[in-house]
Amino acid sequence: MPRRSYAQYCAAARALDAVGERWTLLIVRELLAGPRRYTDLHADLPGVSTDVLASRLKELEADGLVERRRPGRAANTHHYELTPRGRRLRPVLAALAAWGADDLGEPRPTDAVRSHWFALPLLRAVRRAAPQAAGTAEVRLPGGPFRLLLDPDDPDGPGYADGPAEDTADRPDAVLTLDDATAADLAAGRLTLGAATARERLTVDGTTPLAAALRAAG
Amino acid sequence: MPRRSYAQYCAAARALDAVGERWTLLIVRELLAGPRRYTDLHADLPGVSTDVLASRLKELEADGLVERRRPGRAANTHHYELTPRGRRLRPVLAALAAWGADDLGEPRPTDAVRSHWFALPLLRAVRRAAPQAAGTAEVRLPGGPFRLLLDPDDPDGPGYADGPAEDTADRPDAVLTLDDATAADLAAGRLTLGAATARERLTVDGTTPLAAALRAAG
DNA sequence: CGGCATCCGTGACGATACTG
DNA sequence: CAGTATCGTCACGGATGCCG
Repeated sequence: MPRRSYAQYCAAARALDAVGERWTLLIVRELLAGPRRYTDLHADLPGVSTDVLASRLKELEADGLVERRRPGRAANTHHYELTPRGRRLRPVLAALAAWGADDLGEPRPTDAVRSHWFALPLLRAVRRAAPQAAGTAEVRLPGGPFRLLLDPDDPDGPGYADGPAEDTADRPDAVLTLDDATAADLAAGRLTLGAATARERLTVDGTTPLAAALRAAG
Repeated sequence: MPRRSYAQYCAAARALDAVGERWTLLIVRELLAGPRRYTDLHADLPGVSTDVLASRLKELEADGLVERRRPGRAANTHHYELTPRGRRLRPVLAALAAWGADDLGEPRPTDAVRSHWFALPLLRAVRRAAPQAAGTAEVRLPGGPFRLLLDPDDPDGPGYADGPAEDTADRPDAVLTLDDATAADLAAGRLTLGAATARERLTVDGTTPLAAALRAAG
């Protein structure tokens, strides 16, 4: 028996058949930052029950959006990772985040917060302020760092990734340091990159063209 | 008591709090084509139960995404219509439709079909083939016509509307005539606008620059 | 007739406990 | 660590009824 479907010959309805169930797109959001273990997913999706998470991951795997892989040879742990088709959902998450940012407001007392949840909005804020910026920008937030992968020629490319840039081949071209409140203001559009820099709520470090461009951005 | 929320300080999660429930985004899809009565919505959303439709519409109204209005003075019927904020969800539907078109395939025997469900994919196909096209293109499908509102300067503008262009002020600059199978092939990316025209599966009528541009499109 | 509200059976969801 | 098992609750889908 197939999963519950809208049974409509409509591209949007088909997409919702695949990713419209509760929690599914938030799982994709987590995996957009990079491969994750089951326990990590469970920790960064507060409120999801274990059985729902397991069943969503199975559905995503059956639909070819997620792959289960064992990272090392002898490890009995494994990672969940987006397939190319799964990664193509980033524009959907980006559109949702852009719309939702309009009245994001302040965090409510009951709201969970994770640093990488700011990645999509910050990517948008940076692109808006410096449309031609290219390279890797490491974002340092109190809760942990991530990287924005800026490529003006490929707006639907990888976009961002988790963690610091440790690999020498992937050394960041610029480092942005800010706090959660500034990230929230940037995400909600209450602040532009240039204004945040001018008010010293955000610092841009680096000697590359990207760093210069981000410092000069309005 | 508020509705069930993900309780995450994340723009995408907030968006899903508002429009992530079953049927909600499909209701928005219907209203993107223009105002609708309750019964019309129910007819074009096969499978939705009456109480769910009524409750979704109330939620959308409470969230400021939909307005209830009485069209005429003495009519006891009323229309549901998107607010500006509701209309800003079109990029979300467009992203979902673009992703879902990848494996839209052929209609299944159980699939419902409505002409205006092709509007978002056709808008994308036309924009891809003729990025600079501007004006109103009436699309004539066997199930009924609708209009694509092309404005290269405002990709997130109205986009499309229901029905023929009756208003003289809104007379179409071009008329596209095709059948459902051609629309499906265009939506799924199996066919480009130019190829459809070349194979005479689609005709472009009109003497305006827009009509000429659509005929010349690759 | 359009616009719901009510009732009811089923399945999805959420919390907790338990297992390989 | 990575799930499965169990169970109570709630949301959903279908049918029917009410009311202007």
